Amino acid sequence: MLEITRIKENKAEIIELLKVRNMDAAAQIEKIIAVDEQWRSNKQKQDSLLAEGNAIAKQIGQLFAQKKQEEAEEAKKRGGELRDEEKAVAEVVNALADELQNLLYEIPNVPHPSVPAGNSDEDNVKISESGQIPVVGKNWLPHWELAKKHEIIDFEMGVKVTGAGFPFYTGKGARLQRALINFFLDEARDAGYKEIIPPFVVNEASGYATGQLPDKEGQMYHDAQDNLYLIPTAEVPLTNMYRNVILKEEELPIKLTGYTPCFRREAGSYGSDVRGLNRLHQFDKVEIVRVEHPSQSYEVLDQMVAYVQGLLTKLNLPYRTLRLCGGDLGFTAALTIDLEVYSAAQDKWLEVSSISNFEAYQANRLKLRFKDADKKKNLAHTLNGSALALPRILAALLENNQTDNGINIPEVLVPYTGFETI
RNA sequence: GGAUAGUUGGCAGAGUGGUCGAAUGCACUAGUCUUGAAAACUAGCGUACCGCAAGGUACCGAGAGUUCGAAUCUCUCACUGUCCGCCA
Repeated sequence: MLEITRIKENKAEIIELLKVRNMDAAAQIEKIIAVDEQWRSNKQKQDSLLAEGNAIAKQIGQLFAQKKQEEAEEAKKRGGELRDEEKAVAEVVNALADELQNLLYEIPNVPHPSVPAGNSDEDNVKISESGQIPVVGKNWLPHWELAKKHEIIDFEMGVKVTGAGFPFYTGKGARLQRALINFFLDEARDAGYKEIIPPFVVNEASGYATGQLPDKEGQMYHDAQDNLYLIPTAEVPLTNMYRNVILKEEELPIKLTGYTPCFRREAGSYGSDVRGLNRLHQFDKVEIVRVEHPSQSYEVLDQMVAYVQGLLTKLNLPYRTLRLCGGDLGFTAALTIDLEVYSAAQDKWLEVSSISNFEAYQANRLKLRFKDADKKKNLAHTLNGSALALPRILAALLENNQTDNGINIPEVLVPYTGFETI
């Protein structure tokens, strides 16, 4: 969430930038400032009541020690009154604090000035495009047909055992999946990221800290019995490792990578978007996460984009790079770069990576700070990106590399798969 | 799942109703001494919030309660250790 001091000091600018999200936050911002003002004055009142009460309580102790019973009784009466008074004020203070908290939770991150205006993914701005778009052959099949033909993914079995969106990978399909995971992890390690295997389930506090809650409540699988959530991305457990942490400045930057399955309910999705591997309830992803000094974070974002572009180049997949518009920007992100891969047979660009700078928005919820040389505490910046999401990579690989003699595995993956064609 | 013990500052560990935000030791920071280091000595050393400041408030696992006053008493919950059971 945004820092209240930032809201107060940059009110006009924040309202202006939030318009890029098609959001008129003016009324909410005013409300926040008003509630904060009220909270402050009530809090001061409460503090002084408590101070007085503490002083009297101390006095009573001394009076008893001096055997001054009557005076002590008198003071007790006054103490009782103060307590009642304080209780009443405390209720107001707590209510205001709750209200303020909830209001702040409802304000999304302020978009970076470079975020273009727009309503939907159609308004995202293309930055670049690379790689050779394959010429589609006569008998080319979409990946779901290929999967069936070569018996590498079993969607029906998934429906039988679990439900739609939970496919089985079988035989060479499973091995290719594992190969991709290992390839991505090895690449990340070589780029200096520390590998983590986190829990795939997180508690409520973690969900709030990275911003999935309350914004995406309905999008996560929830175990009500233990109040735990299946992770929608490794971002949640990896970033939450640093919840409530004060780092030394020299510990920055933190570079983490992790493979996890990701679980998403995807309520409200439909149509050709969900065909085959295009959108699943469970999918595999390797994520990269960084904790950075605020002065570095945008430079780092560029590095991360370049890194992921490098992966796609190695896999020989045509891709394009997009700057997300305000309407498509995630709730907690200040700037997001998407990478889309061209999947030839279905003639679609598929999002395979989303790389975001959250600036201090997550860090403020996480209470993730670092101490600078003057021992001053500052919020760190957090960033993350997919590197990469597997199913759509798989879809594009299958579709783009199909030949009359089977599907060719990209050279870089062969050491991992142990086979060259499917 | 059953029984039992516990949860105090970076760590260890005192503290069972009133000068306790909390002894002491270790660690850490700065200084003295030293050619340098170690040792010794001296001082400092939690977090958050309010306030221009002086200062104030809160925090001893979490929440509620008793009391003029709670780390200390009561209740609820969470977590950890140990033993038993079950199990990868």
